[in-house]
Amino acid sequence: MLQWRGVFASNRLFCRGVLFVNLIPPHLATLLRDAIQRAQAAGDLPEFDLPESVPVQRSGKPELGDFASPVAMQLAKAARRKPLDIAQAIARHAAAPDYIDRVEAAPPGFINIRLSDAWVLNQIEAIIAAGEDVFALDIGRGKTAQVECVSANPTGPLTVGHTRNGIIGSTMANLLRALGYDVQLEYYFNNAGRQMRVLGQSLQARYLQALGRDVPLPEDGYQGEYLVSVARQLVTDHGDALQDEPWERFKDEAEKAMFVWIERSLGRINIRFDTFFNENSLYENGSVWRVLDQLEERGYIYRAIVREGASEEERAKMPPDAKEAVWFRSTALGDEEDRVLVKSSGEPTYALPDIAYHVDKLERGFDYLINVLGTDHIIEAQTVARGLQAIGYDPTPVHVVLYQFVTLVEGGEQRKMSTRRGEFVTQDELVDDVGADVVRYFILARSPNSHLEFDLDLARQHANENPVYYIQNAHVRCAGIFRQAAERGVTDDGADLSLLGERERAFVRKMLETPEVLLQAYDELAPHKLAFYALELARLFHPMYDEVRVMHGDVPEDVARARLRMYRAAQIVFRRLLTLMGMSAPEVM
RNA sequence: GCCCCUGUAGCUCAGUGGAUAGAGCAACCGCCUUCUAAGCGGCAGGCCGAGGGUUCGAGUCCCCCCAGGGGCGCCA
Repeated sequence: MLQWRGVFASNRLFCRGVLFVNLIPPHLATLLRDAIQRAQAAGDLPEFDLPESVPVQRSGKPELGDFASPVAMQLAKAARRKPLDIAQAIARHAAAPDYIDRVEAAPPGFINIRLSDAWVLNQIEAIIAAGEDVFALDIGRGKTAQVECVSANPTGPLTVGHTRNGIIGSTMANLLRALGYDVQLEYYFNNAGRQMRVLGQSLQARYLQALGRDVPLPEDGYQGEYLVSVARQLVTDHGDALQDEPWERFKDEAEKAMFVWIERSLGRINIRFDTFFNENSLYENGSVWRVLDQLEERGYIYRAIVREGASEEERAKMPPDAKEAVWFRSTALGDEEDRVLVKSSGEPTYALPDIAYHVDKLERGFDYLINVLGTDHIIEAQTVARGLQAIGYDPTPVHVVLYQFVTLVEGGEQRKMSTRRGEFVTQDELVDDVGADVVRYFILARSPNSHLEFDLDLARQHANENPVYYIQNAHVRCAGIFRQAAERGVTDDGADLSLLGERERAFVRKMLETPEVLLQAYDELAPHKLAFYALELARLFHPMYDEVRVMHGDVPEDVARARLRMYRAAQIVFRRLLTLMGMSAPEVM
């Protein structure tokens, strides 16, 4: 369970007498803790050590209360009393601030807490007052965070695998901003390796082909059509002037073209990067070699043909003329085997610049770092963490979100993807097919841990029967009400919120869960919680909309005013959630 | 062989060790003189992969099987 204690001292429920929307559970945890102490002081509970933190959760039975705590059941052993008795003692001694209606015990030992109706209704005003930043928390105030994601090398168009990466990363970035962090979204890339050389040579071949020359693609070249179109553009722009240029020139052109594509594709699904970080800069400023030196000074480096402790079998596999590689003694930090940092060719593996890159991130002073990686990079992530540790950096600010692979299914068959062979489903195709919002929601609404099977046929077919529209329609319907209201001159000025009924109250209570959802999504690196919560909220909205009309013959004017006020808050919250998810909040559909 | 992830409604998936396991889609029965029906109401649908254990309490934690995906490079 999420630990509420102590973390949110600065989050307030009241501010200058005005009610304030914020995280409620930490306040309740404190309240119950105080109640336990008071009960002990009064002799209603025996002496025992107070629990580290008092658990408070949303109630599984809303009719019994908004929140519940199972703390009494956990204390039963230490207190040597029946859970229900303990719960009753705690409830009896609980303070009753005015945002709480009642605290009561229920079998088998729950303590149920119900928020006061008046306070809940007043949150409507607080939401409206907060506006588009509603439910912003201050956990990250004054702190900086960085999210690194996508980080695909510019060798081809983005595929749906990259899309999942970007959606997870950008949503986490949005979340961090809502929590008060100053956030930077960064894209890390490599434009120097073998891949890029092959890319340059492939484009060169395509260019010469476009000039009518019979030139083959290089061995292992990039076969995708996309380079043909880049080549065509080069002919349009430069004619045959580039025919004697070296492949490096073509590499530059290819890279430029790929980044234009990549940025445009990402922009279509609302991902905009603040910074692009070139791996090569880590070589240019020497930091790669500095990391190696530091590791060596601390005794984490050795040079050998095979790793220490290698079996005879592994030794035998090495060719007789094999040269030494540089090894990172990561086993000293719990790894299963040592890792190569510099190949026998003298070229570093990816691990080394990756460590240097993370050193750079930490040196830039970020308080909180997120790195979004496919699960195939798990070893890499661990090696980086151990590398940082080895040279004296604390890796705890670095958080890695590992997501399982995306497989695409079309016509009942899996489509295997390869950038090299030019076989892939690009993000653009997907967005063309089903739209940016559907892509974002469909991918976001899955735990990163779940293997994502994207059935293209299903996505196309059900493009209209989608939770996306259900959620967006809630916003649209609010907008519609206000269009009508403006026409008829109905306003929500001076609304008396106490005129709102049970449905509306239940809906407002649900809206007030938002800060908890944001915090949980952040704490667990689980952006999909946002997607599910938005759907839950919409599930409450639509039935209400159906029943709770604003402008209808038999609705008294003062009731209409109150309802309108509530819908104003609802619209703000739906817009907030959609924006956090990187989706649009349309006025009409 | 070793490691990681997954297994929950017909399908796609949620589910903080807490109360009677939930959504969407699909299916079935109804509802448009209404702030747009991309909606609402109703009806179904489950040995939470199997088995053991820990616990006052297990879909959730542990062990062991079974099935699917991924990883175990001097690839990136």
